[in-house]
Parts: sequence; structure tokens; C-alpha cells
Amino acid sequence: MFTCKPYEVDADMPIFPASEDEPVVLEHFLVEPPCKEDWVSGLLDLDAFQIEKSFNIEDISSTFDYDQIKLDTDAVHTMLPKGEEKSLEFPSEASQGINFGGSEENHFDTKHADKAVKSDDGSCNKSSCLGNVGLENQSQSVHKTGSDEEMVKLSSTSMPVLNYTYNHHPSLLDQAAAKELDEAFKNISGHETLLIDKNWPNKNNLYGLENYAQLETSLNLMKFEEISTESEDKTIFLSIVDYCASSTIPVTGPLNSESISGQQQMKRKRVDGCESIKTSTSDVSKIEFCSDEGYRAEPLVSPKRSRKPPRRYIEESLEYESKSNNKKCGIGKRSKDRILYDRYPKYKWQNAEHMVYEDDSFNGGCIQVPFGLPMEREQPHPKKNKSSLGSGVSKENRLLDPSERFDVALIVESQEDISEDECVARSFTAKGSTRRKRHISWTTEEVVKLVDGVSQCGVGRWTEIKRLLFSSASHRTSVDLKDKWRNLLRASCTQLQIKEKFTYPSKLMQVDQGRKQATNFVPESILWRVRELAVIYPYPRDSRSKVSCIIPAVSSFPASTSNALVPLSTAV
DNA sequence: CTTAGGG
DNA sequence: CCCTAAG
Repeated sequence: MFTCKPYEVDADMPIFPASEDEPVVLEHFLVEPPCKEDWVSGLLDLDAFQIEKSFNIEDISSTFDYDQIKLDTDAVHTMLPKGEEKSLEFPSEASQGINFGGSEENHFDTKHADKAVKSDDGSCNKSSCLGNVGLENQSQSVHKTGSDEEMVKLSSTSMPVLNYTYNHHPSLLDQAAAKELDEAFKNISGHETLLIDKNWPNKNNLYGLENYAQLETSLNLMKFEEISTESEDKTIFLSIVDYCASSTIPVTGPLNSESISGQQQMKRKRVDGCESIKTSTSDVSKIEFCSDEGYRAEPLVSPKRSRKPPRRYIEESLEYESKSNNKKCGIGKRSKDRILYDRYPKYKWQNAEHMVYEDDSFNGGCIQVPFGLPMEREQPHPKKNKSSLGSGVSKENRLLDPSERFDVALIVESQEDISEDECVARSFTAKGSTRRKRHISWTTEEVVKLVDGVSQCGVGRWTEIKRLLFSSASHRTSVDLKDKWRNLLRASCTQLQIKEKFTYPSKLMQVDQGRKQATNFVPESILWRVRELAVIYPYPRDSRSKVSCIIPAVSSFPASTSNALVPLSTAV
């Protein structure tokens, strides 16, 4: 409907139905603001401009918007009789106001357009509305000054300049308004410490200054023609729009994509406003064109832009929720955190990335991760996720249970438990968070199977063994097998070594039997077998060394091993 | 992805 | 069990 045309085009635009003056004026302003830099130089103390105070680009964008809004509202409020305030926010309202004519004064921000329209529309307003005209003008002026401030802010951010601007049009500004503006400015921008793109001022200030000049011109115009005529209003509006648009441009350059997106938002809003306006009068539409152009004048309308929360952010928050819902695990968050922290002190918690979320910059409406509740860190390597997902159920049963460490023996592995764990695990692993897999102690049967598997497939062929013998045991991964084998190897080594200290025969066997019952102590027979297998299939390195140590022992008990081996493996 | 190895 | 490196 209303396509925004670059304002150069506007100059040529045939679109000015209303009064001839307007086009002229518009052209005037649009094409070339009178005495830009000279004027600017005169107005601003360039020296005062401090490069150090250059802005944080991001801040600029945000502050910019905010300021505008704030300024508009505050200024208007102060300036205008009560009841007017309401209209400020939305163009639609403004348009209505325009149509009805009565309440138009109220709609400034939406802005000048509204005003202009209104003034155009209802001539009555000016006369009848008190100082409506006056007010409007004032408000406009205020508004402008506000924008001026912004300009200043953009350019130098130095208060002196601001003051200067205020003084510059004392007549136009209500002091109270000025104060408020000032305060608002301070509060908002708050930080004088600004960011610093040292290049920024150089590049952009001129531009801003130009705009500023334009503004000034418009202001002057207003001044001179205090009794605002429609054309004037429009011109003013245009100039302002112009200013906004042009001012935004330089900002965008240095700004990153974020700012751009924000501007887009603003643009959208602006369009809305324009539409509403357009409905009211053709003149307005014209104005709208000017404003709409490729540049975004939005800042006038748009509320403070809040950053879109990063995707990961959202995910995390969601995950957090899901976690909180997962109470069934009975895992206190605290304990979880503690364990996690213990386990992954380095990259899970200390990583600065998460700290970012605590940054103030996300104040806006974006989703925040609760500070007190550290999110689980995303797995550094995608590998983890993949493995858990890829191997199907293999790793899913991750449960973070502090008790797991202690009462291992009490946990009798059962498929039910596992499945339950799986659910839990999935929710957690979705994010790649690393939950420690629930400890499921190896049963003797499993050990035997493992040993059998090793004897069949050989050491190191863990995936194969898993496929053949542990396909049903989802909770045992090839890695687990490997680990277990290693443990068995060690156990065999140590246990047998210990054993050697005793007089060989039956005594120890009995002891082992007793232990076996208490804990899941691996039956010696199995250990023997393990050792034998270790000899046959030398386990990579350390096993070799171990085995080498052990081997003599094995050789020393050849009979027992051979005896125990066959029957036990099969029997157990 | 699979193994080997260190923790 | 976890994590990482290496192939």
C-alpha cells in the first residue's frame, strides 16, 4: 500500500495535493538543508565533542529509541493538558483523533504526522484548541528539541550541547519539559560513558549534524511562523522525519545486525502509523511517503527495542522449565548443580559464555535465564549428543543422582528403571547437557557375557561384542564394555596378586565366595579367565605391561586356571 | 563412529 | 562413568 520511497524521490513527487507551499518547503528541506555545516559548527561546539565519549553502537540504537519515546512522552505530557497523553502511543489513535478533530492535539508523537494531519484537517483545532495550536507547536518544538537532543547525544553526548539546544529555543521549550527531558536523557543514557567507536563520530557526526541542521531549519521555520499553517506543520513533520530517517542511517552502518533488525521493527510500526494517517488525509499520505522512504524514521514511534533472545537462550530456558517439571527424578537441583559443578568445573560452569546472559544488555523483554539457577552447560562437542541419539538407547539413561555413587549395590538394574531413566535422559540430553549416566553395577552374568564375548571376538572389538551379547542391554555401550574389561583386567591383576600372598588353595576361594555375595565381587574364576584372555588378546598397552606382570602368575597356576576357566565360564 | 586411555 | 584424542 504505502511503499516507502526514498526521499529524494519525494522531492519530485507529484503528490502534494494540499497546498503549493508545502511541496516547495518540502523540497527545500529535503533537497538541501540550508547552511548545514556552517550552521552546525556554529551551533555545536565541536571541541566539546569528545571522541572518547563516542558511543557504544548498540547503546546508541537502544538509547536512541528509548530517548525518542521517552522524550516524546514526557515532553508532551508536561507540555500538554492531561488527557492528551493517551493519544501518543498509537498511530491508529492518532488517526482517529484526526478524524474527529476534537482530540487531535493529543497525538503528537505518532507523531508529527498526526499533528500535521490534524492541523490540516481541522482548522478549528488551532483556534479552538487553546493553545492547541500553540501547544501543538510547542509540543512539536519540544519534540524537536528532543530530537535535537538525540542528535546531540548521537553526536557528542555532551550535556553542554544539550543545554545549548535548550537555550537555543527557550521560547519553544517549557522549562519543566526541558528539565524532564534532560532528566530523561540522563536516566536513559545514564552512562556518559559511552561506547566507543572512535571512527563513529567522524563518519557519522557530520551526517547527524546535517540532520540537525535540517531540524534547526525546520524549527526556525516554526518559530517564524508560529501560527502554524498546515504547510508548516507538514514541513516540520517532514523535516523531523527527515531527520530521523537520515539520522538513523549513519547509525546503521556501524551497527551490527541486531540494530538493523530493530530498525526493521521500527519500520514496521512506522508503516502502521503511516497507514492510519493516510486514511485520514491525502496530505498525510504525502508526508507519509516522505517519511517512509527507504530510511527508517521509526524511532519516533517505536518503543524501546528489546533484543531478540538468542535461540540458545530460549532453548535453555525451555529446558530449564522441562527440568523443573522433571521432578520425578527426585533430583534436587542443588544436588544436580553441585555434582555438575564438581564434575565439570572447568567448562561447564566457569565458561564466560553463560555469564553473558546475566548481562544488563538483555534487560528488555527478552527471556532471561534465571541467574541463581545456572543452566547446564551445553556440551562442548556435539559428539555427545550425537552419540546419545545415534546409539539409540545406549546413553540415554543418564540420571543425576548423587546417591548413585554410594548405594550402587542397592540399585538393581532393571529394564523398568532404565526405561524410566531413558525418559529423563532424553530430556536432558536434548540440550547436550551431560548427565552422568546412572551407575548400574555389572552383574556377574554381564561379566560372564563380556568375558565370553571377548573370548569370541577378541579384545578391543567392543562394538561387535556389544552387538552380539549386549544388544539387549541398552545401558551397556561398547565403551562400557571396554571399561569393564579394563576393570576386570585390573581386578584380575590385583586380586590375583593379592591372592598370591595367601597360600593358594581353597581358603581364598571361600573368601571370594563370601565377598561375592556381599558385593558384586567378580568371581575369581572369571578373573582367571580374564587373565587368560588377556594373554591371548593382549589388551592394548597398559594391559600388556600388566599382563606381563601377571603372566608369570598365570603360568604359576596353570592348572587352576584351566580348571576354573572352562567350568566357571560356562557354569556361571 | 570406534578405540584407547586418562581421570 | 566421563571425556578426549586419534584413526
